[in-house]
Amino acid sequence: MDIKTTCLGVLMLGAASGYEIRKSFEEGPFSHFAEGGFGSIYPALTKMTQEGLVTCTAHQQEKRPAKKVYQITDAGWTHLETAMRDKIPGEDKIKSDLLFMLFFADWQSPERIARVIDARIAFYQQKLDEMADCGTQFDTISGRSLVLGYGIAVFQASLDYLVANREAFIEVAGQAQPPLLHAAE
Amino acid sequence: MDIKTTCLGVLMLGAASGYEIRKSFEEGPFSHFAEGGFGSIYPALTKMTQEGLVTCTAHQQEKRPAKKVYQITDAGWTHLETAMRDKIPGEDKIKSDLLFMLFFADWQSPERIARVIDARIAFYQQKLDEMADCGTQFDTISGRSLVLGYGIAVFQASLDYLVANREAFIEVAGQAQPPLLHAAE
DNA sequence: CCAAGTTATATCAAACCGATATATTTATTC
DNA sequence: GAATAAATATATCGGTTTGATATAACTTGG
Repeated sequence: MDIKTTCLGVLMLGAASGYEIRKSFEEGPFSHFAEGGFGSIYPALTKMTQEGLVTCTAHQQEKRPAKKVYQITDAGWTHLETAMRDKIPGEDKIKSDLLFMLFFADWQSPERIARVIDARIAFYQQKLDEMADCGTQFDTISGRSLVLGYGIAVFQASLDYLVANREAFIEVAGQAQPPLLHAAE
Repeated sequence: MDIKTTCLGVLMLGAASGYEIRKSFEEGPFSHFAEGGFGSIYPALTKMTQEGLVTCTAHQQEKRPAKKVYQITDAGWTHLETAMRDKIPGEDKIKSDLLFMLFFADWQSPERIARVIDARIAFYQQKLDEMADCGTQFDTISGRSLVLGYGIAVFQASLDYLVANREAFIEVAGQAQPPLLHAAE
């Protein structure tokens, strides 16, 4: 799913500016399964306007730069529908600097391991609170509410694992010396 | 964590070829938290050889192209250590075409929803089997074994949620018509 | 004995990311 | 009440990454 299609998905919930689309990826209803920064969103919106997948209306504001509000068109909906149909979606793509770091916990200091785990525990607790709040707005079950539930389930599992294994991670930390590469081989 | 650093991490487990590094990302011990294709791995290895972060030994084979085996150097280890130290790691980056699609389940056919969910359930079951096997090789607890456990916990939560909500997803499917955009606004 | 899959490296255009620049309003702190 | 920080808002650009493609020989199963 490329950035264009992802933006169209956000616009299905209502007209929005580039800035608002970005927020959807960072803290909104798409935040636990989509990514995208300004550097990809703005060019995508410009190109889609040219292609007729969205329309752009400039809302003049007194002294701020004009807010450009984008709205999905019928052609945009067709594009979105085509992208979602037929093909079985591929594996989720996950990049985790935390897990990469914890993989090598043995070579790091217990203090550092404790710090990064505690930070992540706090993050998940806050995120889960926000998501629970967000869930109260649904009175009927929908794809949207079920996908939110999925995110909550996965984040909760991550949080639980970190809480349950915090001590174990700290215990393995510092147990290995920085490797003597030539000796090891 | 850029592709260079990620490759160095793989090489910490032992010397490997570009092809083997790729396999680590696709099915090996890094597969649930790292990504990278040939198009990024080969250039990264070439550049790191020039920079002295890895050494390259060509293992001549009779009629195949020479297998280039890369080994991390002391400078490489220093680079890896520096990248992992100090900074609190940022949020995990997750891109899920499945969740994007399920978000709009209401507009899709129940048959399609059933098909994609069943495919993902089968995928997680197989992956979890493999990971459980992989776990038996650890006789002591380490960063590596704990990170594997993390992956298992998260994948299990995903699987459980899909199994528990398969019927709910299918029920919401087809309940909405393709939106009449102009009428809606 | 043939098709399909695995091992193995390599390139390239297109897409994407992260950092940076700019400018005003709103909120918070001293 | 002034100063500082944070939020709103668009935009660009260099560097990195992705995904597709090419090549070639060996291995495995039917």
